[in-house]
Amino acid sequence: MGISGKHIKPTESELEILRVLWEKGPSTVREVHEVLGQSKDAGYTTTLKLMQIMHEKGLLDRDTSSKTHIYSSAVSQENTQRQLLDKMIDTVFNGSASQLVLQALGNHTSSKEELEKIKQYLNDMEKKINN
Amino acid sequence: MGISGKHIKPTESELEILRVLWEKGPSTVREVHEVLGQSKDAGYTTTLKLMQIMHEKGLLDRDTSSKTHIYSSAVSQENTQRQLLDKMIDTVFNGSASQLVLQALGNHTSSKEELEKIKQYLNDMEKKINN
DNA sequence: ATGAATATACGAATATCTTCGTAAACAAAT
DNA sequence: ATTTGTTTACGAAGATATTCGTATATTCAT
Repeated sequence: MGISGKHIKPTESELEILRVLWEKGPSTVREVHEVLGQSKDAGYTTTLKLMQIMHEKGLLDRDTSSKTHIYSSAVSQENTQRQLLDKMIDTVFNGSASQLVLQALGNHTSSKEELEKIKQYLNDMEKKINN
Repeated sequence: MGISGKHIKPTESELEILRVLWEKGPSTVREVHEVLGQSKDAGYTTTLKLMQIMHEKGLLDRDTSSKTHIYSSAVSQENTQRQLLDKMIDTVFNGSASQLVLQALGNHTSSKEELEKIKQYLNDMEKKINN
C-alpha cells in the first residue's frame, strides 16, 4: 500500500477543516476558525483541539517554527475524495459505481458542458473496452 | 417535506443492517445477525439492540404479533442512497455532482452495458436541456 | 411439569467525537 | 514591569455509537 493508500477516515468536523485548508492552503488555527465561523459556531479552542488531534492522526502537517503554528493538509483532496467515494460505492451502492453515477446525475442538473465532458469520457472508455 | 424527505442518517452499523433487510426483505434478528456474522463479529444481543434502536428511530418497522419479531426497513434504499449521496456531493465534492461522477467512473471499470446505459441517460438529458 | 434453547428487554460499560474551561507561555503596548 | 490580548496545551464534560452481560419470558421436547 503506497503513501496515497493509507486508510484515511476524516470525521465530519475534520472534513470541514480539510476543505478549508485545501481551499486556502497552509493556515493558522485562527484563519481556519474564522472561515468555519461563517457556517458553524464553535469556540476557538474547539477548532484548535480538532486540528491538534488531526495532526496527531497524521491528517495535518504543522510548522511550529514561530509561535503561531501553521497547519496544512497532509492528505490530498483527490485521494480523500476517492477513498470516501469508494467506501460509499461499497457500502451504499453494493459495489456498483454506475448505479451511483446514475443516481448522482439524476438528482443534480449538470450543465451541457459537464455532460459533454462525461460523455467524452465514456466514449474513451468504451474504446478501451472494445480494444 | 414529504414522507421521503425525512432526514435519515443511518450510522455505519445501521447501514449494514439496512442493506441486509433491503436484500432479504423482512427478517428476524437472528437472520440478520447471521448474514452480518459473515463479515463482522459481534454478539447476538448487539445486533438485537441495534435493531431495537433503529426501530425507535423509525428506521425499521417491526411485527411483534409472534414472539419472534419480524423487522423490515422503513426507509427505501433509493431515498437513503440519494440522501447519503447528496450529502457527499455537498461536503466532499463541493457541490459538483459531475466531479463526483468523473471520479467514480475513473476508478471503477464498468461493463460496456453499464456505460451504454449511462450514455443513453446523458443523451436524454442533453435533449431536455436543448429544448 | 421440568429443563434446554431461544427471544426480548434493560442497563451499563466502552469507544469515539465534539465541545469547552482553564492554565501557562508569549508578545506587544502602555 | 504590568496589563492586555493571543496562542498553545491539557483535561475533562457531554453527546453519540457500539458492545455486551444479565434477567425475564416463551417455546418446545422430554
